[in-house]
Amino acid sequence: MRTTQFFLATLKEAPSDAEIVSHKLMLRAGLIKRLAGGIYSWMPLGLRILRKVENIIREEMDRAGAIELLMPAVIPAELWQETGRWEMYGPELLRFKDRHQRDFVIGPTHEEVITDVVRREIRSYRQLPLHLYQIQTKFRDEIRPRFGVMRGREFLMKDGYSFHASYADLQREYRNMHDTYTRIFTRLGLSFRAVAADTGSIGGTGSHEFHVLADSGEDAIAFCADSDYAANVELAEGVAPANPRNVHTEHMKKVATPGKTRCEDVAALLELPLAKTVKAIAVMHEEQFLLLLIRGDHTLNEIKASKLPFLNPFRFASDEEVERFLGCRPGYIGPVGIDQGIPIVADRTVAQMSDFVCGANEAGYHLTGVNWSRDLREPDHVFDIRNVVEGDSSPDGKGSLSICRGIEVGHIFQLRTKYSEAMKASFLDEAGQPHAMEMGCYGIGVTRIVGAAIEQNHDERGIIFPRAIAPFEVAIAPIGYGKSQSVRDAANTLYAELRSAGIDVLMDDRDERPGVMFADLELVGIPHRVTIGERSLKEGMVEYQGRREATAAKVPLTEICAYVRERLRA
RNA sequence: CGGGGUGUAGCGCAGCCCGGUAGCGCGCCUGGUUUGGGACCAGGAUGUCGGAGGUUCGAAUCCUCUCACCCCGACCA
Repeated sequence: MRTTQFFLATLKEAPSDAEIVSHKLMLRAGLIKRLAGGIYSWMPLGLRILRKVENIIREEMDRAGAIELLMPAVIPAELWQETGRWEMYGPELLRFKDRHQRDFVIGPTHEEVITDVVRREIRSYRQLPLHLYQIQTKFRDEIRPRFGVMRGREFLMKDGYSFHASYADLQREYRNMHDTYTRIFTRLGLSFRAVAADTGSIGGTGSHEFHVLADSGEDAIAFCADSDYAANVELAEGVAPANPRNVHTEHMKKVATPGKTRCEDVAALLELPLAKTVKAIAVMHEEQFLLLLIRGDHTLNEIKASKLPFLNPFRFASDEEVERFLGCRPGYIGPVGIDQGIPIVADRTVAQMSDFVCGANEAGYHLTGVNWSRDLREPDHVFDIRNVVEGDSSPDGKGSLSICRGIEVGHIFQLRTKYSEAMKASFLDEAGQPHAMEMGCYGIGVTRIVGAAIEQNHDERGIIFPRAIAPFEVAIAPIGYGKSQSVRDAANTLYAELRSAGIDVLMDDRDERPGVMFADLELVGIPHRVTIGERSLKEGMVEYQGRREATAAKVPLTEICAYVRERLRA
């Protein structure tokens, strides 16, 4: 491709609403243009990247035995009513009516449609297993679309669904997809990690997320350096401290802590470690008021708490409710001396604490030297309700946890028979008996991968694409293209050679000043560049510059084609 | 949905407090000089000042409504 025949739309300054580096760079490089919140056009250069990602996914899915199809983006409401998701889904589901006042949705996911397809086609165990997938535009009306393409409302997704005659076969395919995803993200050239994930209400034995590792990621991942344990922090288990509760050494004492409503402030005032404090979080489950206890330096994991039957669902108590049930305004509440009718739910860590600090249920006062049994009743419930932190023991008992951040780009899970039962997708076994099909579901955020790849691969000059998804693999930058016959000849010859070798090459024939060409070619992330100028050409040399390399290499013109091909192989 | 903020040229912004008929940088167009890291000189084009209404002799500026976008609201007892 020649630049003059293509469409480059680079910007020196990024629009001010871009927050993270990948969003800024995608805008500056002219990969995408925003049309509305979370809705973007993919410009020609960006589309080339998207297509490359898509093709790698397609190749690997096909290789793994899945079969591509394409389902409609617009789905009649009846299918969603059949599974109950029409009611379950909130405003995130974009609903509309057609001219006959029939309800439709724009598909945020396609379990219903695929299950409908399969139940009409599949009768016998002999037709199973079957894995169908599509690469298609989805729409989710996110509360807060942001970060450009990372959390968009309209986005491209690969979603695959597998159907099986037995759970064992579903597990087999699940492992197959785990391997396939690993191959896909490896081929994409990304640094990633598969982590155990929350299965949500769906259940089943397994769910894994694939995360591209990046500091700007929205998810926190807990992993163990000494084993292969890795889990989303939402899920990672906070194990009970190995040491038993210490013997108490202090008497309970009421201390004045005026204006100190946060554990941090109280600890600072009393000159105690934050880990000696306990924060009480007042919540409501229906009409029941409860107190959750978390160590001062820990944070509540709302997902874990929500899963407890006596808390599902819960909300934070209002200030008025706190006053009503504890007779004290928020900031100084604690578990000591409270009514028997208010259940105390302690985190495992808190249950092991001794001589701790908590609110005195009296404005302006806290209690120190508090101990279970002696000063207050033992907690009514002890559960893991906090987020794990760096240094916690790994749940598999093999060392300690580290925390890093990631961008979720893939998710696989075992749906089992949730949809097949709701939608009566059944097959006949060898004995002629009907069974609901076992289902698996496997998604990859195609659009998001582009953002994630940039988030992971950039420098102050712009994007550095991994070769597999670079819009062009090599750029030719001829200096004085319009003026110098020798430069033009050398550039045209190299361009033709690289093209005939099947390499994706961009020739910058704009006759721009070198600085402009270099800046653009670097910004858009082309991994290899050959600079051809009259000066070095006189000595029969051209220059090769790797996007990640600090210095350029002089290479004889006669060898440059072979040289580039060699670098591409590396 | 609450709290805050911003909408002025393709992009980044000033002007608004204190009303007087719109400006800067980049980009764009023309001509010339340049040509190995975002050139220089000269000339030029581009705005319903987000929209509607109001106040006023006069509104980008003041008032009301509205729309769009951004940020915060997820550790707080």
